[in-house]
Amino acid sequence: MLAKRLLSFTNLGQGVNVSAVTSPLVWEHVQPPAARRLLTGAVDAFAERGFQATTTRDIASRAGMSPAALYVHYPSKERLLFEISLYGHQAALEILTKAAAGAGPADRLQGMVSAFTAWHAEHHTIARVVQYELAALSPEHFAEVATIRRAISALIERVLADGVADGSFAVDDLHGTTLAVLSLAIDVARWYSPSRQDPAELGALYADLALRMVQA
Amino acid sequence: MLAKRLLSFTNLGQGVNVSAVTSPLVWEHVQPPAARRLLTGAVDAFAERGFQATTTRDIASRAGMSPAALYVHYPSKERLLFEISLYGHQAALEILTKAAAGAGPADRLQGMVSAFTAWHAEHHTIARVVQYELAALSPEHFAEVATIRRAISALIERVLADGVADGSFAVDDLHGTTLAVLSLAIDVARWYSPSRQDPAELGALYADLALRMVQA
DNA sequence: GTCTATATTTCGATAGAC
DNA sequence: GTCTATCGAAATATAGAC
Repeated sequence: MLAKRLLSFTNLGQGVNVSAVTSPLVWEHVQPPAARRLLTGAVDAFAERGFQATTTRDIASRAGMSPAALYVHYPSKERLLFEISLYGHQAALEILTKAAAGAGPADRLQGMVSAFTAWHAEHHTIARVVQYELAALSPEHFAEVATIRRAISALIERVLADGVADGSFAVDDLHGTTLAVLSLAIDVARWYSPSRQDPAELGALYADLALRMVQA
Repeated sequence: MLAKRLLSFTNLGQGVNVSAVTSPLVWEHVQPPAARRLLTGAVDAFAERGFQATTTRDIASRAGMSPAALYVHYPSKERLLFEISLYGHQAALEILTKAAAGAGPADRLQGMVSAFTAWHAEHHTIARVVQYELAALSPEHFAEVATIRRAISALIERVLADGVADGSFAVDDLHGTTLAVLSLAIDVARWYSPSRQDPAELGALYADLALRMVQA
């Protein structure tokens, strides 16, 4: 009954686990190793089944530990979610900020959408937790990641506004178009599976589509 | 801890309930009224908290009944989800099929994207269950809705292919662009709140964006 | 820091009266 | 067809030994 999450719109298999095990390299800053194993196990479990359907026993088991050992490193299941969500949001913002440093609005938008999209594909397990488990955060923890979300949204809206100002973009509804560009990249976390497409290729496709959406 | 679901990318309030109570008119075919009250209660609960976080007590309470009364009308919580998911998929396919009967590819795509997007906004509670609770279905029930999902995907891919064939569209990656157009509309279910935008206006905006994405 | 064992709560689903 | 009462399972988290 606890089937795995959907992998594509038409779905390529409810029972197929295409979620690669989260690379430990991404979480090198988490110490000690036992805490890191729990965290990467939680990422995989949350991405596969969702936060509510994931048990602490499942997370501990993926880390090769007993259920009780989890509480030595994290005070609760929600705290584990928060650590993942916070780091994921910070990483996504950092990727986008770096890509925002381009020449003209078109170049910047191209770089931002391709990087943001590729991140959602490359780190689709983290991205799923980031984008779809916000409601499971405590109000205080949610408020913290919401700040980062506003910064991400503002970066996209800024480049579109700049493009309109210098005449390279033609956008009627600035806020609506910003949301649409974000949507396109975010929804990748819902359907992406590593076997389908290379993250960089997908990023290039989506950057092209975003440019078409806004270009004069 | 059981906070409500995200409403927009930057989120306008984890604790704010913008989910309008599901209109009973949509479920007129469900009889008797007690079964319908349970079903609409389940739609609202699943959309707000997700399937796993929703208790049968919550659903029964929304229908003004005791927990046990639910099982007179539905054999399990999963069956309730399946009824919602099946009807929602059928309704979305029907909307899209009607809109697919246009003149040229451009007109057809415009009509399909605006209708499909507006449906996801207008019925965003049902759409959330349809798009984000697939993994909670039994394998048999999932297979049934997956058939409908493939039909929906095929309708979009068809109009894009027709547009490429007659020269009105310029699309490099047919499958990838189909997925992107679907993504745009589906992600509406994640962030939409009735106070933000009129469904018809949003549909018009997204139809314009989709046309820009594919036009020669 | 990890284990076994368990306290405590809550859930999906059922029994049986009316 | 709805109720009260409850069963049995499973969950989060804790206690205490090592």
